[in-house]
Amino acid sequence: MGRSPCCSKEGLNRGAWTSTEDKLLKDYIRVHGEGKWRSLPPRAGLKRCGKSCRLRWLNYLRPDIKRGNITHDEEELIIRLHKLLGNRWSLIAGRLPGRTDNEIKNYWNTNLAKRVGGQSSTCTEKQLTHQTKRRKVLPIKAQPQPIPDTKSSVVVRTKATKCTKSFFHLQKSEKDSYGMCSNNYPKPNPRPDSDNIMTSESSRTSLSECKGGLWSEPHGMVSFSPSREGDYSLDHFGIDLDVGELCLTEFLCSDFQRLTEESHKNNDDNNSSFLPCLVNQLLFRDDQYDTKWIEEQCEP
DNA sequence: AAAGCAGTCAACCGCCTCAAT
DNA sequence: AATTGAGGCGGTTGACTGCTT
Repeated sequence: MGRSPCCSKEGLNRGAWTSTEDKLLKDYIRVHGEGKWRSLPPRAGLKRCGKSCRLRWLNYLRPDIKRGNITHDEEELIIRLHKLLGNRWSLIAGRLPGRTDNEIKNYWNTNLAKRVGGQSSTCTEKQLTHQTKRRKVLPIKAQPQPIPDTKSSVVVRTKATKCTKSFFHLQKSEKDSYGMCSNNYPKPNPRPDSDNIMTSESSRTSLSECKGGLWSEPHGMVSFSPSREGDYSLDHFGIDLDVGELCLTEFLCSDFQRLTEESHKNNDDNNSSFLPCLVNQLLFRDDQYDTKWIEEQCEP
């Protein structure tokens, strides 16, 4: 049992769009704007399903669509974001201006999924068999780079409305870890012994002792502040994401550029934008921070 | 030259979410 | 609180193109 079709399919055109149809759609949206997709086709004189019109506009006709090959930088970003978000193509596309979710999804399935190997849940068994059979030398501009161990990475399902806690693992020295913080931060305390490494169940109880606070600031940013000196020296630390209305999706969709600038400006020991800086590093900078999402707790 | 294979990507399908009623 | 419908999303399909044999 599914929902009834969004519109009657009788008498509607299907398949590839013609230039005439494209023009009709563009002209209509230019005058009336986007939205009201279901009522758009008859108004625009199109014999198409409203959903089809929406898709055509979003994936092809929008003026801000970026054409051309995915660049190496974009590819790197897609890989990072996919590691973090999974098959949340629209979210990934949201971080790549001018690219559509459909385009990124296609690019992933035709290029990147092969390299990542079995990570993509998009591929069905049939598809994987198909792809394996059809595989030949990769037409990659740059040499395929080894993808970080993804089995140890847990995809963040941002669909969850309330993501309460996430655990990071920093494979960094104390010095480097300290370096990620605000310049004025005090030197971290000695690294705790391995018994303090927080993993799985036991870590939850110790969270409150070693984490700082994460909160949404008035300007919509998110900040992390250590609750005490030396917290950054932990190999693992947890971040409490249970911050009221704020959810991880909002955080990931926030303005990372601003966040980074803010964290650089901030010289206050008690109020560093540490977490945005960290996430920015994870998503946009380099590979030096090999971070795992060890665990997340999401309320259903 | 032609047939078959491999790869790409636009478009469709069906389910989900959420706001309006 | 329950229902409905529009919009949105991810998975999948199939037409098309280019390459290989």
